[in-house]
Amino acid sequence: MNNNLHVYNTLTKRREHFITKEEGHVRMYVCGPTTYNFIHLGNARPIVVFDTIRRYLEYLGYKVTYVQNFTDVDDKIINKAKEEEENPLALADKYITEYFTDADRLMVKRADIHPKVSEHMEEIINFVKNLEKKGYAYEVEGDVYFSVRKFVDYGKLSGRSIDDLLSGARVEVDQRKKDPLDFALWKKAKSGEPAWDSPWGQGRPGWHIECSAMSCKYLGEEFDIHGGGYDLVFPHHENEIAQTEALMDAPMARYWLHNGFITINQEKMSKSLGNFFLLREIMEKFDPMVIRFYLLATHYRSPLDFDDEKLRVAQKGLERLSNSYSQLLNGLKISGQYDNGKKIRQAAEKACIEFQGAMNDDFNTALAIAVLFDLAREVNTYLREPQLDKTSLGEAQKVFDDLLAVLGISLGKEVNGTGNIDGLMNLIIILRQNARAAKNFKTADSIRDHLQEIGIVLEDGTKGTLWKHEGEAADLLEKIMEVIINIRQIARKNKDFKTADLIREELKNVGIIIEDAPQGTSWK
RNA sequence: GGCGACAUAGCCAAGCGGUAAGGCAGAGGACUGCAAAUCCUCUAUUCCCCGGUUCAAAUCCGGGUGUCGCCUCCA
Repeated sequence: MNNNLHVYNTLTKRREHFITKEEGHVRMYVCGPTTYNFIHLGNARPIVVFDTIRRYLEYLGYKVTYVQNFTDVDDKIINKAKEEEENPLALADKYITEYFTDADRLMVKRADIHPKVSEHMEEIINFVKNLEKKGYAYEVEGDVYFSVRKFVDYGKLSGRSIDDLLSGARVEVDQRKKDPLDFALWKKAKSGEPAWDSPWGQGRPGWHIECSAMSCKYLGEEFDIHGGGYDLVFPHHENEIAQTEALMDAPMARYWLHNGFITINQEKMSKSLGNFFLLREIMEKFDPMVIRFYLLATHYRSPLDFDDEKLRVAQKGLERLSNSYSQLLNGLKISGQYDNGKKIRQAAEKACIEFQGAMNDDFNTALAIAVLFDLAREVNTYLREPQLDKTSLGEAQKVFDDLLAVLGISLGKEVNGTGNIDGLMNLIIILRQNARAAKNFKTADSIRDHLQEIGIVLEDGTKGTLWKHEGEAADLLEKIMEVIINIRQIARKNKDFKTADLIREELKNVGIIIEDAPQGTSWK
């Protein structure tokens, strides 16, 4: 495939031309979470980043095989399960479900395969067995270790030598190991812990082996992209490389991509520091799209500092795009055939080219978003024209849609259903009550008639006015809004600004903003 | 102690040898019954500091300073 994509490879510490092993097909593996809690914002970054990378590769026309694992057998899970007196695997499963709830809201596409450790014991055991057979692993009393010194390239990813690592060792060394840096491939079971049968007795896998075994199973040797957070470079990915390449005598992956950290006051957000924010806590205050936008507004390898203010800024930025887009859709409705659209068509084409240029440069989403802002300005400018060309505007919309889809950002109006409808109906009823009080029965009846047309029946009783709805509820909110805007239009025409402003104020209270423009009134 | 990354306007943030994107905030103007949205203009002679290479450096090299990360579980 002919592309101009360059990616930064942690392995070579350089930006390299991206060439897949197999023409037109990207095989990628991303380290997923250990599921013993809801995910936090730090977990969300790689999820969103690599989802975006995947989307861009697909946009370029690649077939992408995307594998993201779940670590569901692990010390932390076992401990948490003990605390909560639950079965460890059930607990892990529960948080896998919760993971999808969060990831879905962030518009993260499902991986093609989401392998779990617990379902790949056979592969893992075979992997370890073969390493043992090749002399890279040894057993000590039911534990199996990888012999680091046997793998000559050890340290090539994290850029350090075994001796560097030894001098910096901060952990107590298990004396049974041949070398302090040797790491566990298989751990002997302690009583009460989940365990599986193996040639070395009851036990469970070490941390790193799962990714080697599962990536090997689903992607084979030398797959194209291996991704994860920067903190996985050492020891996790270093050890994966050692295990995999020792066994296969082939490179594990061609490109190693690592995202930078989320920080709080410039300090890494992490579970061990306790300064983390659960994604769903943040989603209570901010729309998931705002969070995604915020995550993508900085290049993925840079650190990203988090606080509410930064999300508010992201929200403002996203609103700018959102305003532009919904006004584009409005403009499309009243557009026709005119020949004044050249400039907007050029802008759309330029945006497309520049967007690709940005993404081709190691997935520079920050720049790509700037391109979107430029397009939005061009669109906004064009929208002020008295006549709008449907074809040109349509092209702009297509570009908007395509590029936003790559970033995984949706700008659709979010409708909350019944809550809003109740509020709106209350408003209409008050307005109508006012009209009736002023003996303006013509207006009052007109409101009732209009509501009748959309299937809403008003009943005036001694305790006030009740309403009920019959028939199709699909576009109810839109239809009600039409009626309200209509009422307000009439009020404005009659210079009854008090009523018009009251309507605007009340709508604001239920979260709807009215905008008067020369081409008519719109809402969001 | 070992290894590594980063330092750009009030804030966030692109930039990868050719003369400082974009967003937010702010100022002024246009539009408007008001408001919002939108449009136009302005806001870094300069990119932490000091040297060097080059016709040309925010970008490359050397030395400082500061911040952060990894070396233990972590995305």
